Amino acid sequence: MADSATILHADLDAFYASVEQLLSPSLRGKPIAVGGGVVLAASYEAKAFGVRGGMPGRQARELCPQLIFVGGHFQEYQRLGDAAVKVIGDFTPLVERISIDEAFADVAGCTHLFGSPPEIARAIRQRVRAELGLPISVGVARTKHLAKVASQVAKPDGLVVVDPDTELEFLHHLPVELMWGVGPVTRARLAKIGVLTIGQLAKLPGRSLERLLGPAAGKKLAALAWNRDPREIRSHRRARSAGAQSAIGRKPAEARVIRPTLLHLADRIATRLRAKSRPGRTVTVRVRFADLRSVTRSVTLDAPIFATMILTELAEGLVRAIFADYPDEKTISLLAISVSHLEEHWDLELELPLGLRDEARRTGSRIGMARWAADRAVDKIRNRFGRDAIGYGSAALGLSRSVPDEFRKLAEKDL
DNA sequence: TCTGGGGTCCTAGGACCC
DNA sequence: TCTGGGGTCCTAGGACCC
Repeated sequence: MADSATILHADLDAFYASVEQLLSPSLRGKPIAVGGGVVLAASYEAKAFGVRGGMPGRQARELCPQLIFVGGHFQEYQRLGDAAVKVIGDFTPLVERISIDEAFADVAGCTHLFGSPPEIARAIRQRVRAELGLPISVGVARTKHLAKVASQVAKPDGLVVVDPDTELEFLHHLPVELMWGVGPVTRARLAKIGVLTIGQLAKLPGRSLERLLGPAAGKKLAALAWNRDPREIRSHRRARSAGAQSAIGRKPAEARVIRPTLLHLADRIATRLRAKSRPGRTVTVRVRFADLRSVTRSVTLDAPIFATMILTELAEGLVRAIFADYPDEKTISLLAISVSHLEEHWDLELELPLGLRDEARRTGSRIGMARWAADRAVDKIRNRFGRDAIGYGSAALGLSRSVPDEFRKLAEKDL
């Protein structure tokens, strides 16, 4: 085997719950859940009862009556997640962060300084434990996919090194759902034809796999099953879209509900887009009805936008289009907005976004300009005095939120 | 009182262009 | 028996990831 195993995948165990147990020693060893109405994260002790993230709080309590709910320390999550990734960064600059609690790294270029990849993995685990007090699992392998599978196998608080000579022996006896890209639907489709392990999937003829799952997914899974994974560590990936959504229980599909919610969502998104000078051309809205079916509508503009009111009005128009197509739907349970086709960068100081100029031309007024100026003023005040100092906060709009905005921020990708 | 929130990628059909 | 064909963009829906 020409290549050696130099890819690491590091994954903090039950991250939010572990942080809570770190901050409150009395919670250690106990089943806890971060959240309330909905479980945002569960400790291993709670997972043993079947408690999972995203689960309604009531259902979690039924599964585990002694479950302890704790409010989240969201700033601590951000700080400790950043600190753990920084520990990895002390070994190599080739780090690809996947989320707040998970990252890949390639240590091929730093073994002369810090030892073999398994030694580096042990050092990372030891430092995260000693300096931050958190358990972290690490997988070491020749490819990203295998390193990721290895870290899953290593959990909780473990290290698994996959020798390049025994890759397929390691991989092929594992269940298919450990593969990247196999979720509940694919797992069920494979189970229907008797495929339960990655080895069974690997031996399936490529054609039947593609017929079952589509050409792209079929080819991808076949390659992964033989550990032919070409993906490289990419330390700087730009976001391709930015969005926000809000589950609102069951509410009548009326303007008094829809408009303030869309305004709040548009404000959150547009503020982020302006902060990074990345206006976008495509606006998509999603409406979920009471029975959880959901519908999307989108529009692609000639020029990119990031003004809060323009985004709000486009979103309102798209929602109206949905209800024109579904006149019998009277109750909604979720509204979402997403902006994609983002510009790489728009230099605000040199050029106004075209959307504003077009808008000004189209309406024969300077309303676009005025809106942009208003947005910038609001952004500045918020930068100085905080987000709630001015504007269309959810509190000001009288919205009920199932999830705090601080928690939402943790999932936001850098634009 | 059934089901959070922020993302990525793929597919299929249609419009449009050359 | 019928049909040109390839490329690109847009839209709607869906699977999946953390």
